[in-house]
Amino acid sequence: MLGTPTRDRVAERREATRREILDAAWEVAREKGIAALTLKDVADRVGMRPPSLYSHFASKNAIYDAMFGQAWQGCLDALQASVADGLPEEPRAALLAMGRAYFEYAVADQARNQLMNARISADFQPSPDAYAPSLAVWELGRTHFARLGLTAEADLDLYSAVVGGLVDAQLANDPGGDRYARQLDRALGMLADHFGF
Amino acid sequence: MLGTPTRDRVAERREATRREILDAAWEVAREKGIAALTLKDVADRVGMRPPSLYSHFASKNAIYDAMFGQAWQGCLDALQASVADGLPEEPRAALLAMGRAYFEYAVADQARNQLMNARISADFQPSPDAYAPSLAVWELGRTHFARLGLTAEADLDLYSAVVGGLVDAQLANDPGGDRYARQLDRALGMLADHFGF
DNA sequence: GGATTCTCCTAACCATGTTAGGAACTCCTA
DNA sequence: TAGGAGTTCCTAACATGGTTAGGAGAATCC
Repeated sequence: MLGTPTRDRVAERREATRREILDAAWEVAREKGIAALTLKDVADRVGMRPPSLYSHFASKNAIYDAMFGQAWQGCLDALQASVADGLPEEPRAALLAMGRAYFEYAVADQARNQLMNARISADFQPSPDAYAPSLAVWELGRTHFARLGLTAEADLDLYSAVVGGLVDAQLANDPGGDRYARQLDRALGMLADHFGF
Repeated sequence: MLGTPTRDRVAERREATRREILDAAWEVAREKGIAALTLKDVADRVGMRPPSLYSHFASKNAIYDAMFGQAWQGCLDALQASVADGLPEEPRAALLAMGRAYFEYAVADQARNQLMNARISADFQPSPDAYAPSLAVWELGRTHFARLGLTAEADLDLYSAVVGGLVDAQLANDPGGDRYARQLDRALGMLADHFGF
């Protein structure tokens, strides 16, 4: 009558612990910088000893990997939300909206952006799984560009490099400020002009 | 009759050894990445044991610091050379020349660029001495912009962020290739248009 | 020639990522 | 409900890498 249980308690607990570890890792990363993240700090925060983390992640890089995936998934979600919100019909406004959405997400969390875009350590390479949402973000950009009539890869390359440059400059030279954020609309307008919008 | 010696052999030897260590450090950095640089690798290359390096540098970060200074000094030299070469009278050409000179220098050596622009490790902060040539590069840019009639800080901010963005994109996504280098002239032209040249 | 300084060495320490092996707990099943 | 399998945590230990302590030998100077 009762049949097989519908819940897998072990898997649920395992998943919850994984999430707890990742949350702790994000906290540490935000406090001390992504590169200064240490297994001891993470373990302390979840009430474990460092080796115990290995029951849940194969290595420190596996933690980075999961964080990398979360970061880009969050970016994808943010961009899709801003698109769903109501993407402007006008090409120029659409270009501005896309750029602003990415910039805001990227600038909101320095540790996250470093993980997403900088090479944290020589030996960390994101896995295909973790890399997938990053590719999806690129695809989203490509799709939107195509909708604006921009089909050359070069156009998206230029656009992404400009926006990325402003993000990096903002985080590196004026974290928490708006020195480069103030140039964002100008840069996007410049690009829109250049694309003929 | 002979008077005091005109050479300080100790200082000369010391200086030569310092240079030897830095050269070795650059080799290692280029081979394994700046972040993977290890005192053992450097020591091996100069025929020493790691602790002996401490007779010449106060710490690993002091080595990074000296390298940081060299990298920016080299950049300053490269830019000044390209200026001395013959800076175009025409504003548009001048803007292009500056951007190209910086881009070329930055893209030529990934390890060097990471050291110059990325935060290598949480605890490394360049000393004022090592930072000086970096400021000088910025000053050079400011001077040239002023000569073109661009006196607002915002203009240089925008320009540097765009060029820096292309450098980072090139090194991160297509090292050794020219995918983003191909967008450089376009970006610079766009900026020139925007500035009204 | 002897005192001083410089340059390198070995030994050791500490932090951090990681592995080995085992104890305790959870959960399933006979 | 007792046993057994799997899970999750622990302690101990190891390797690597930056760093410090202390000393030996060579270079230099008086």
